[in-house]
Amino acid sequence: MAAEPNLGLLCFYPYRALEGRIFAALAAAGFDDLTVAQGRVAARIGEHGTRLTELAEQAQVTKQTAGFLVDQLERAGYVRRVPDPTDGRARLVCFTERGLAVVAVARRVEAEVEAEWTAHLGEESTRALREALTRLREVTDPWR
Amino acid sequence: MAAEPNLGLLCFYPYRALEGRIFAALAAAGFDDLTVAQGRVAARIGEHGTRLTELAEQAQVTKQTAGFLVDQLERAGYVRRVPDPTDGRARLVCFTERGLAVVAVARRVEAEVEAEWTAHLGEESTRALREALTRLREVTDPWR
DNA sequence: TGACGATCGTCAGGCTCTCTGACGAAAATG
DNA sequence: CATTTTCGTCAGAGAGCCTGACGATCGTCA
Repeated sequence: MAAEPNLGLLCFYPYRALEGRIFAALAAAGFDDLTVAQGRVAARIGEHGTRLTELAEQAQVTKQTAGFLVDQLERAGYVRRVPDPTDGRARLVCFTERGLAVVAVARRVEAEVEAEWTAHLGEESTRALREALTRLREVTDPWR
Repeated sequence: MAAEPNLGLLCFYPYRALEGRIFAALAAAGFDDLTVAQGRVAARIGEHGTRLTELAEQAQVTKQTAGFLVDQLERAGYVRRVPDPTDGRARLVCFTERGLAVVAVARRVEAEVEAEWTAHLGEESTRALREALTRLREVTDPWR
């Protein structure tokens, strides 16, 4: 519903471009069974594992949906669920070796793309962009 | 697949926030039968109507998906299809009165949100943000 | 003018994603 | 302990999106 680009829509293009680049690279690296929905949940998994409920909240989907996607990731060997030592009800979703390999590829592409963007915008402008977006996150991201 | 926020992910938060605000406002205004997928297609409709194929390309979905969503929008009275006077094969998807009312609400919310963001970031930083994002679009948006 | 490939849009079928609702198990509360 | 909250799952349904195939129309070139 927009003809003239507003700030929100302008934000959308880089995000979509990065996501596209990451999934293209993953497919090229042989990880061609990953879907975008799975990736958005997997992207929230922390170093020491993350609870399903937390993944659902951060990805803004229901627990059921997050559980469904984690099931798929688990079946494909990217993550596993381990009991949470601090809470008998909960389990922590952790990356497997294969999952960490995916993360490594994604990180590499992120760095590549950022380098390209920096080359296009210039160092100073990129720094300002990152700073503005980081501050904007304070009022647009309910999670941290 | 990211722990430390990269530029692409940082772009995602404002976009998601704006989209959420717009749909909340639309629902509050009585337009509660619109879905996000419909909105993403409708957002690409130009002043004088736009072809289905073009909507599909810009929203990055298949023609079939775009046609399915336009069917829904048409049934709900938001758009209509008129013959393209310059091409007998094509039809132009145009907003109806009801559709234009939705656009008006969306525009108002966009302005509100941008004002809030400007208040948070400051005039100068916002201007720099918009300029950087606009230039970034040159390398991240295949469409214009 | 007529034949050919390209483009516009649709139909059919199936898979993925996401939701609402309800539920047992374990933890926190008091 | 009894109650309430939180964690995760099961079941069912619907929306979204895709691939493949198709008829109709356009543009081009012989």
